[in-house]
Amino acid sequence: MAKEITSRAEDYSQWYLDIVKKANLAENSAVRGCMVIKPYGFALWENMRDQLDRMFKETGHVNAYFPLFIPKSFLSREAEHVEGFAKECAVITHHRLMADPNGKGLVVDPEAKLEEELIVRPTSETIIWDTYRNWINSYRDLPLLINQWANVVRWEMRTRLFLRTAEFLWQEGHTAHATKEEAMEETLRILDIYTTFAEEYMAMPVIKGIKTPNERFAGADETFCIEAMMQDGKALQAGTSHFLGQNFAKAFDVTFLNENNQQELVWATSWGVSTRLIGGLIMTHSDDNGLVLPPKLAPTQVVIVPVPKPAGPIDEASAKIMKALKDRGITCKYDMDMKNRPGFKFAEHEMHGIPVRLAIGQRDLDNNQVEVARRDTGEKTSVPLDGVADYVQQLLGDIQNNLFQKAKTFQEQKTTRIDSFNDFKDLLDTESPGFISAHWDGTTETELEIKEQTKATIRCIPLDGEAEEGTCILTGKPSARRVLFAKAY
RNA sequence: CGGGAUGUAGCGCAGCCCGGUAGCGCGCGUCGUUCGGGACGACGAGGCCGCAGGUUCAAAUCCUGUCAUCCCGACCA
Repeated sequence: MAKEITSRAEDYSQWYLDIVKKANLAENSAVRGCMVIKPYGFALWENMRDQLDRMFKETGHVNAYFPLFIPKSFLSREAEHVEGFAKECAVITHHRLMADPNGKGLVVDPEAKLEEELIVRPTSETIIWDTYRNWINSYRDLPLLINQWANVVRWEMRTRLFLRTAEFLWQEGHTAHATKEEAMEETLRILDIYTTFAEEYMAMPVIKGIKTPNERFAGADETFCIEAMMQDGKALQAGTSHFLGQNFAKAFDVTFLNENNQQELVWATSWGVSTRLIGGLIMTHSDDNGLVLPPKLAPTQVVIVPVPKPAGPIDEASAKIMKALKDRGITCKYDMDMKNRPGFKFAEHEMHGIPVRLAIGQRDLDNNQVEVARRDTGEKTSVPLDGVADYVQQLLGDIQNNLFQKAKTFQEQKTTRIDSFNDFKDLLDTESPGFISAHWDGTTETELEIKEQTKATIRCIPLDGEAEEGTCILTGKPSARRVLFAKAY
């Protein structure tokens, strides 16, 4: 068998790149740091997007669209925010090109310099809050619950397909509330939506937590996150939900008149998940044979491979199965390809992570059955033709659960409680350190010192962590609870 | 922005030292034999050798410049 994918043991990051490429998810483009999301990868993103979109709408949010370009001056309105993003902005300085007077090609027309430069949005808080000022007058205008699906640009130095690209797709929610309590509730409601989505759809277990001040979103009072553990023992921030306090309301002068006819500043949240989730999905479930997709998000849930190739009786039997599957809301593809042999197709569909494969040949027809193979475990069984749709429906559910359970067990195994800094360093020196649950004295100074020495960062202060007296792993100072450290993507 | 490397067919590479017909594997096309775990044979298509100068009768090959990409170090969902 031709090995087309580098094994994880051999080279994990090459394995990741092989999966992205061989599963037809995305490729690098002519533009440095920017990727082309291919139809199969985009179909996956669409499924993720549709589920999230539904969940946002069920909780009262509506979609809108704000401009790609943001006046440079907007960014500087909120002090923390500028500092966070200024270093990675694409800037538009001119609006016209002209023929190069010295030769061939085009040059920027120096006459066409913009009065005020525009930046390509790295996130949209500023333009949105500038707009909200006009939309919000009274407490009756609140809460304002808006989401947008958009692309954003952050000029990253080192990029990796899906995990970190200069341009990426995401959703960003921006809400305005009358009270601090409401805004905080919203922040946590969204964190729960993200958690539900990650665990029930992506089958990717996550830890809900609060970011330390050092890791907080630029401009937020508090950042909540979900953190996932990848197969190589590194953590991935999978989603963030920010309680913005009144910072943007102050910066953009967004006030409302309350029931007592008094002016008050609005309370805000913002939250987002991006195409980075696809990277997380890959690194949670996939194996050395290729992509593994959870049934709830797979663009194609079932593929039928005719053996040896499409032909009358096999086509007929397959058509019946497909009909029965479609009646149950299961997406199914019949492999009509005449060129490749069954063995090749098996490998190919495994590479693409299709959860269930059915194979039908004359041998099966003679026995009135069909071969069913599941992607997650590789197991194959023969099932009577009659009951195959019901069997597959149940199997898809089993696969979804199995993927989650397997990932959950892995995450638990990869979480270590540590109480001495030597053990801490030793574990971080290993190939696959995972999450380390340890005490921290709560200071940024200590956090940075630990990062300096070990490259590990505090991923979050887990929300469900119990209070526990202890002493800081580095300084020995008192600590009230454990936090999660890890090396991160 | 510092250090290292590479640009030759769609992809992966050889050829460069020692200048002289543009080569291999994969992929692609046609035909045939195959087909229950990545098939094989025959024939075929496909290249301003990154770009610009220079040396030479002659440059993928030598020299100069330039551009681009990749890898390693400081930021980040």
